[in-house]
Amino acid sequence: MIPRPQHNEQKPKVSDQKKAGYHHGDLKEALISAAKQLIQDKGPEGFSMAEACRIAGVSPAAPYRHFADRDELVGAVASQGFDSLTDRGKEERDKHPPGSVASIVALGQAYVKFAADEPAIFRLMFASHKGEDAFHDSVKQQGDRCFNILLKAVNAFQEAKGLGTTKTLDIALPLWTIVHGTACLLIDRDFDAVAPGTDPDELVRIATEGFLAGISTKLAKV
Amino acid sequence: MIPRPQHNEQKPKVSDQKKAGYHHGDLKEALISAAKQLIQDKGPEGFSMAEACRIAGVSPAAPYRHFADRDELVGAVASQGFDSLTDRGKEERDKHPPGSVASIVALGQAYVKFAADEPAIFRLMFASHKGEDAFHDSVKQQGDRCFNILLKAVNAFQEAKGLGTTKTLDIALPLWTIVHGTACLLIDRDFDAVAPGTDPDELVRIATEGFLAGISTKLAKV
DNA sequence: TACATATGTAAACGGCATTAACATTGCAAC
DNA sequence: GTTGCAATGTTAATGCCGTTTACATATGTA
Repeated sequence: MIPRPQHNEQKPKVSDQKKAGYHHGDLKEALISAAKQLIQDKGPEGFSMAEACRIAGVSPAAPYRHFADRDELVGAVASQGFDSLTDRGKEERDKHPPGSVASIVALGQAYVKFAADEPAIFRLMFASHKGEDAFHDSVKQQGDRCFNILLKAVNAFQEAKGLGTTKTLDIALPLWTIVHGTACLLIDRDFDAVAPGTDPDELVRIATEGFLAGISTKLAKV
Repeated sequence: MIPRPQHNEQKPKVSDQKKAGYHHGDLKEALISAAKQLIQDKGPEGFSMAEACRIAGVSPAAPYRHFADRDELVGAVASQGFDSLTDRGKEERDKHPPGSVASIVALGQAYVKFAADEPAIFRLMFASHKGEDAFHDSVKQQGDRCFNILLKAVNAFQEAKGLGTTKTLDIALPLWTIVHGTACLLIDRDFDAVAPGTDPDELVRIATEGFLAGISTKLAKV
């Protein structure tokens, strides 16, 4: 009935992990792409399976050949989000010397900038509180791997400053809360309402440098 | 305990939830109460208008005499949440001398504890990104008023330590990001996965004291 | 060619938010 | 008290949604 928009004919992109599809071309990726766009436009709640199907030019039952349910499709978008966040973080970090405060600040700023650029995707990535679902666990693990980047940076910082490396978590965890809190407040509340003209990058820098200075003093004393 | 007394002036004294006739005694409060319970049990998304009606013993169309739509009912729950958060913060703050670091730490710990106790409600309070809706704006204003408590505490701290009061926001905002980030990570991620045995109170204390120490040093130098 | 499998469709189910038309109640003016 | 109106409920309907079941078709391979 509905003529299918076959972008099957031209496939300039390299297929990711799966070989090309049978009927549609690559419905799985098409659905993820549609879902991503919808979520970006209308928020995680505004997205609907049915609308993604319409965009992909496919019947409402088709997605269930590729995803168990709505959550799994949304999870796939979240997963790609973590990939993107990880890449961005590494890229910014590498612009500064290892072990430097600047590299840690850059990591945090990249984190916050990602949230500002893709607020809906960012919300998604941290909105998986289902727990029992295996897929969500895999997304969470991705998040944990992301945190490891910060852990390593902090470790390098401690070695560079001669602060020892036993309490790395006591430094990294507060730093994570700082940038995560900044990111969340930036997209959920409006900083301008309470602090007009706040620059998120500056906020991250002040908070990060402030905390690292405090910790360094304390560790050096003992 | 019960906010928004605006429309309640000429109500008969119906303290109990009674549904003894065609007209429900206080359906508005009953619906808010049902919504709150459902949200606490099943999360903000698990809540449905229809189920709240079932609990209140009322037809699915009844809520629309009291709320414009689902969002407005959910907003009422969020509003009560901010009242509760504000109360908790003041209560903990007052256990410590004004201007002390301990009072600021206590404020943050109350914030995080509220999130841990009522994760679904807390998510709700910071999930209103609709913007154009007037009701959500009122909820946001409540949040801003909540922030003022922290502002005052920081101001007192600055005066007590002789740090001047011009850059209060530069201190209060990072502190907010610390506790908000801690709260969000605590309920959305699992700290144990990345840092087993983390005590949220300790995390808040370390981060807050660390940051305040760093800022104090910096401000004292200049 | 024939078949198993992967992938798609159509139709149906129940649930949801919301609205429109109608019913009942309570209050206030007469 | 009676009457009328506003507030507050109900029933029924609309149109979405997610998901499942049964069926249809394309594809790679034997």
